Amino acid sequence: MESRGPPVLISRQSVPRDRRRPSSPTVSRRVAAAANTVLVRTRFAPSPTGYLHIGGVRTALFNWLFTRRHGGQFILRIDDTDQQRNVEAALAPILHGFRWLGIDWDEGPEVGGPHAPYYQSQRQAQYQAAVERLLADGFAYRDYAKTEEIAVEREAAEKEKRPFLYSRRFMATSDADRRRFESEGRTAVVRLKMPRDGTLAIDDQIRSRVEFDWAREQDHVIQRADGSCLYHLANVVDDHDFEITHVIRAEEHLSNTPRQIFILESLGYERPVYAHLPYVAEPGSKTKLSKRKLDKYLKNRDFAQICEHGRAIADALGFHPEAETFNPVIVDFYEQVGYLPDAILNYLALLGWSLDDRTEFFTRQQMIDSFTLDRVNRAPASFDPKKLWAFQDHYMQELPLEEKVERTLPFLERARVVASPSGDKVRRRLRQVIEAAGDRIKVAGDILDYADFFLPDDSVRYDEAAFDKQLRREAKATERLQRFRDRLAAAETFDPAELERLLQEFVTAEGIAVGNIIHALRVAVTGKSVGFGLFDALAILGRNASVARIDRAIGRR
RNA sequence: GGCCCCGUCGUCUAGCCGGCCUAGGACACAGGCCUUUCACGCCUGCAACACGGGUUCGAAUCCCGUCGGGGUCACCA
Repeated sequence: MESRGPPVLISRQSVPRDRRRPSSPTVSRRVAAAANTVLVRTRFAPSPTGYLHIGGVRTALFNWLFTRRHGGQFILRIDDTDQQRNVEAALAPILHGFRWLGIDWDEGPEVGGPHAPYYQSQRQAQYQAAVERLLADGFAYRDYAKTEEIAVEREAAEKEKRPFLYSRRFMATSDADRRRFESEGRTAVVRLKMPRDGTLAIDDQIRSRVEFDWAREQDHVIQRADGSCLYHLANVVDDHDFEITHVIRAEEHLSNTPRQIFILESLGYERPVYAHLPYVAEPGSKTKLSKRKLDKYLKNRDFAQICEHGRAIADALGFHPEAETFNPVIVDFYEQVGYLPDAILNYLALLGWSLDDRTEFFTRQQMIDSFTLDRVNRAPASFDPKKLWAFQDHYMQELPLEEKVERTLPFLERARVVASPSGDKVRRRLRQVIEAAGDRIKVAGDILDYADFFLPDDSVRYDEAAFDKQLRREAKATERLQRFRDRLAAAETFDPAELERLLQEFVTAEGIAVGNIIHALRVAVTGKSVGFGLFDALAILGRNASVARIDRAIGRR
């Protein structure tokens, strides 16, 4: 006898596709009925892998924005049915990443909640109960087939170019069957007894109506012979237990949805609202972004540039992270290098979503207030680290001076450029440097470009190419420097305006252009050929340091 | 291969229940201005409706087909 799902499973209704996707009747009814009660509950289910992937953050962010907009609850559930060892250690960086970004969760690890536990590994009893109900109600069966026997059937079907459907030859329908199979030394897994006719329609909030033929669905295994349960079963049971109302997840789960709906409706659960997000694609491509293909991304100029910039800061910090986990695909990269969470969130929100044709900057609250599922795009969006950088640039420029001080100081300390904890003197100088540097500091770690302002005069590190060009190859350069040095040493005051006046006076007297001395002077004092205003630099260093540095540069020639 | 999803500048996108689109914005890129270098800023430029058929006075927008890209088909999650 064919077992069929409950009648609600089957729908032949045809509804014209509507690109605007007004919210489905289900949703509006819930929202209306809810009025004051909380009716939106969403979840993100990270696997404890040891790092937070940028694509995962995007998915979590959309869940979070949607939930916050509706005053609901956002839940973190841990998908650890697979790996049992070191879950806590592998989870820590993920939770840390969310905290750093300011994506908070209402229930889940570390915060608990009324539906604990939030770890799938601790919920076997619930899954077991669900399996037993499915079995008792005829929506699942014990299957004694060996893996090879299934494979043979599948290959035969493929050879004949017909869709594969398991014959259910080893399905046990009675205790007698079980005894017989077991006497042959077979063990049983539990399979879903999927419908074999009719269609299933899913009204996805992003993709409108999507239909599937039940006959294409396999009798998926939901429980292994050893009693452990598989993901789809666990997922459905947990979503129900946690009272999840909206399942907002990546597109790759769309094809898995029919079996999940079969399970949940067989169990008598109400369907959540589904919204399948387009995935985040590789830079300049439409292929799904993956942490495993770093080599490939490094061939992308922009990606490589952002990566290299981050590595340089890591170097200056004195730590040498593994390429696998230190790159723009992993969130930790941004924290280590000194990006702003707001910039990342803003960039990510616009990756697959937009409010209109011009708004690009959103505060968190604005994002929450304006986020709707119907403005989520359907095509995959490729990850563009350069654009993320542009957002970072913008947010950094908006940051008040004192906050820049707070964010950059730890970098100087970690790089041991200044003592830790540092004193007021360091903070004062840091303030001066940041003001002078202005928007040249794109990420907090960029402060290390100005480390020489905090180091002793005799340890300035020179850009040798620049030193060569400005000081060694220009014969007259050092003589001029020497003469200007003497004027500096005798200067009355040492502020930028006065210094500039002094230099103007000097070049007039020498009969040269400003350009004929200023570059050499910059290299002598800062070690580099690039940087912020030279008069600011001299003023920050003060007379003694400036003179000492010029002397040293002349001397080492 | 079956099933499902998707297809507007290099990238993110607006527009998509037809005319306001000689397709708008942003990033990137190129050139210029500013300038002691770099960065910022400002100005200018480059650049797209995948293709082919329909329907229509009129299509990026509706219909059909083709092509292309992707996802998924596990006793992984």
